[in-house]
Parts: sequence; structure tokens; C-alpha cells
Amino acid sequence: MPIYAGLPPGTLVMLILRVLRQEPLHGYAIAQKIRALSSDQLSVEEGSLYPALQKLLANGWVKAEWTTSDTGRQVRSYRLTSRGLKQLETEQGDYQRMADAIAAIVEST
Amino acid sequence: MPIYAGLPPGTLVMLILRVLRQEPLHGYAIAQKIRALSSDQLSVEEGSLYPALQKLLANGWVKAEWTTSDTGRQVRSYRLTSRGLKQLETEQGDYQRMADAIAAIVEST
DNA sequence: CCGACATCCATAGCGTAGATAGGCATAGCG
DNA sequence: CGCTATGCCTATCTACGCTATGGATGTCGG
Repeated sequence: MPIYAGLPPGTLVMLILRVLRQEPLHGYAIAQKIRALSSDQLSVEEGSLYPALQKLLANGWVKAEWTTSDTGRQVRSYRLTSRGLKQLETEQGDYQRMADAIAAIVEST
Repeated sequence: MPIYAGLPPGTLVMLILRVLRQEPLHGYAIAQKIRALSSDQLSVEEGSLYPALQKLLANGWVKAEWTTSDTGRQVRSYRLTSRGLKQLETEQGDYQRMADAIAAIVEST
């Protein structure tokens, strides 16, 4: 009876864009980074991640490139585009407004 | 185009329980109160609200009673139960953990 | 050497939950 | 009398993350 095991719906794209803002990463590394930065609070399942990355590609928010990782393995590296950065800022703003609105209710007397 | 026009998924139950903590309210008034407390940022559609209230009733988190409103109208008033209060505290804790985890990522260098 | 395990990419189908779109009814007001 | 706001409710749609599954490659202990 899971309320929501993993991520709050609507935040996955924002979080992916956010971790890609600092440096290009491949899929698996994106999931690990989100997990690490949240101290294991948030987990990105692969069945969520890869479809999401397809969507980001389709919208032109990221560009993908097959490269060789430092472990000598073929990996698909995703880089944030300028459109992606703009989208990130929009989504962060939307999220912040929501979070503030909810906080206003929860903290109301 | 906002990703989510209304509420962030997973928060509706928490918000209903929260506004009922202060006083019993009928459905329509719940929606208005959430909207007002959030300065019109959050809107609860009736098609979301009433099914959610059924769920709260089924779980024993609220009790319903037909009463007469101050406008002389028959309304169904919902009152928070002790189980509902406990549920509210759980959900607020879960939400806060999520919000903190997301903030940690968004605010990471 | 080999099997176990972690890394890595990807898709199909499912479940949950809010949104949309209706239906029905009453009170107040011009 | 219509019009608007109030008030309750259900059927159906849709968005989105999850589960399950499949496959491939590198590493390391025994």
C-alpha cells in the first residue's frame, strides 16, 4: 500500500535537469547522484529514468552522446542544453511556488 | 503550460486533513479554505475532492455528519478523528522529508 | 576459469491519483 | 423568472512513476 515509494510525481524531470546542470552524466550516474545528494531519501528507478530521458531528448532539453566512461565502458552521456536550462529555471520556480503554498497551509494556525 | 495545474500529487489528503484539524468543515468549504490559505496558488477541483473525502471516510480519518449550514442549507460536515490526526502527522513528516531531500538537490552547488 | 555481482541501456504494462466533464439540487438576487 | 454561487457526487480520462523484464559488459573472489 505505497503512498509513493520513490519520487513525488512532477519532480523527476526537474531533478534530472538539475544534476545535469553541473556536468554531463550518463543515465546510471544520474540516478546515483540524485540518490546520493538526497542521502538515499530519493531513489530513481531505471524504469522511470530512461523514459524520462527520452522525453528530455524529444523536447530538446538535453543532448545525448555515446562516449567511453572512465571504466572503459560505452555509456550514453547527457548534456544540458540552453533550452534545458531555461526549462529547469521554470520548473524550479513552479516547484518553489507550490512548496511555499503548501507550507503556508501546513504552518497556518 | 504548468506540469500540474492543480495540486502536487500526494498532497491532497494531507491538505484536507490539515484544514480539518482546526474545525469541522463541509466539502465546498474545504476547497475554498485551501484555495484561500494558499493565496489562490492551489485549487482543489470538486472531482478530486469528493472522491478523496470518500477515501478519508473509508479509512476512518474523518467522520461525516449532515448538518444545516449558517446559510440554511443541508451540508455534509467532516470532522477529523484521532486516527485522522495521527495520519496527518505521518503524512506531514513524509512530506517534509521529501521536501528537504529535494531542497538538498536543488540547492546543491 | 567461472560464477556472482555491479554497471549500463531500454521497453511494455500496471497502478495510483488528480483532472475533466458532466449531472443534480437549492438559495439569493435583480 | 433567469443567473450566479453554493453544494454533493460519479464516470471517464490522462499523466507519470513503478514493476517486471530483457540484454549486454566489466570486475572480482574462489
